[in-house]
Amino acid sequence: MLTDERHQIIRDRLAAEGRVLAGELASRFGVSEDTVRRDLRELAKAGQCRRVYGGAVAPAPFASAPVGLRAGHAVEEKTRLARATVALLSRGQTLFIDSGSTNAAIARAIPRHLDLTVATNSLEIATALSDHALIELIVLGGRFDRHLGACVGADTLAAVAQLGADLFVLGSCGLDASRGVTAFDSAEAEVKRAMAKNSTGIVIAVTNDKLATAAPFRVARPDAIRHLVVEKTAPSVILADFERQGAEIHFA
Amino acid sequence: MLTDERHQIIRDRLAAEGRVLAGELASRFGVSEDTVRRDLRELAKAGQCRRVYGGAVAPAPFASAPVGLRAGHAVEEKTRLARATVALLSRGQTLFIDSGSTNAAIARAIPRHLDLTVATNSLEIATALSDHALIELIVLGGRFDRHLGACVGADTLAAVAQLGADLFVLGSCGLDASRGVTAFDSAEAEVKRAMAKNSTGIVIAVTNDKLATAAPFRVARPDAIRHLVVEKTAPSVILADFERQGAEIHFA
DNA sequence: GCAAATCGTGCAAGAACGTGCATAAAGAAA
DNA sequence: TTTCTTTATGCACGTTCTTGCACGATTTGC
Repeated sequence: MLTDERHQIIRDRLAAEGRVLAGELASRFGVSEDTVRRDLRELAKAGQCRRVYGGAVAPAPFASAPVGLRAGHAVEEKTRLARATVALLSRGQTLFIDSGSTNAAIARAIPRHLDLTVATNSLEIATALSDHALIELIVLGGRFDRHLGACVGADTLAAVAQLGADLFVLGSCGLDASRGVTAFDSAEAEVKRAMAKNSTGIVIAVTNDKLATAAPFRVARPDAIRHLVVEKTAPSVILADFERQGAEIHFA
Repeated sequence: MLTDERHQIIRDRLAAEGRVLAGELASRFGVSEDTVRRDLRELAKAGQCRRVYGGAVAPAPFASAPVGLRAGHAVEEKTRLARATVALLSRGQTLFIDSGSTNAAIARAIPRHLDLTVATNSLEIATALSDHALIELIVLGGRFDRHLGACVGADTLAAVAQLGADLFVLGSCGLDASRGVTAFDSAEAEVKRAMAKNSTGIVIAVTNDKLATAAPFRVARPDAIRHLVVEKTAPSVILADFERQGAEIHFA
């Protein structure tokens, strides 16, 4: 096994699971733990992981400095949500992923070895997935909205209309058990509605501050949510409302 | 066994498996490991693989290194060409910009105070322009080709067909006074042709190594070029041919 | 505070590497 | 054809890189 292959596998596992164990990697690779430690040290030096006792964890926040607008906020929570969301995906699926910092974290958490078809209108997400050799990437073009960091408008809607997906990873602005999913921007909401319409299921990952809030523009009814990924600290009384309406709750 | 045959087989295996081992190739080809190492060194020099201890791996697509691989080549020249090209632009214009490292340099050279409408199928260029508040940015979506770092295919062609531009900043693979502009990839050439068709003028910026070379797929006739931006050291005999066919020559 | 696990460092063996040189084959020039 | 040049290849040599082991230091859990 080439040194480079080990590094690649370690990077993938870090992205997928957020942490690796030195001993586990050693037996998996069939090399001594010393060699694994050397690998981890090198990756850490390159900023691709953070060394901890017993193994390594994914680099603190995303040092690669993505574009993200609200990205600076609640980075760790979003990373946890992202990992839990990626665990819901299975190979061969087709996904819509729209814009938003939580969705960008999800895209970055998608491991390199997962083969998916992903259609997104977000530049940041498209760039994050552009080097995943197994992912068939569809860019949903149109007028670029620099506030959203994604494309919206008639051209984008037309592109969405031509596709169908198994899952729609919906970046939510507001989430309320009675009003459902809502967005702050009209054009943004249009695109989300189109994606929802052409998807079999909807998965939403939200931080606590989005729960039980609502924005002006309606995107989807609460009973359209199939998977809801939330923090462990999410108020169970709110979650119960969604569960009653058919959502499956997943804790990050 | 011919050297070229070995190179081809190595390329194929890199594409299929992502990596090759020097020893394995040596026994497979029935040559010494020295010869294989020489092969790998040559391929690495041509950017077709990355040399690692024990063998070689497929070249990193385009994201792991910040701004692409070919970008590393002739950076200063491309920056000079980019500045000279941007000087040809005027406010209010609508531009097509397709993919390529020279075009990426041009996009980065566009000043923040210039208000333009830009339509591009390149992720890198779209990202570079995403924070220019005065630029109306249109992303030309479709199937993402990670080799080009841009979208191609039917959806992209349809998006281009809906637009018209004053200028098309054409990223050229080969440029010859008799054969005109040519590209290495069929799908890439299709998109370029569509952009050329829907533009009033074409501007091309090329480094010297592209001059008087040709690739398989025809993109535009030589007399379709309105502005040709070249290095000061470009052979004047070649430039004269283009000038005769109506191109305006600009020196970077 | 103690024991066990984990860590970093130095070291040595072996593998892989690059370079220089000689040989052989292929092609160009005489 | 003959001779010269170019190119490809293999071998020898010294160098560099990787890896596993030994040893002492550090961290962790109890």
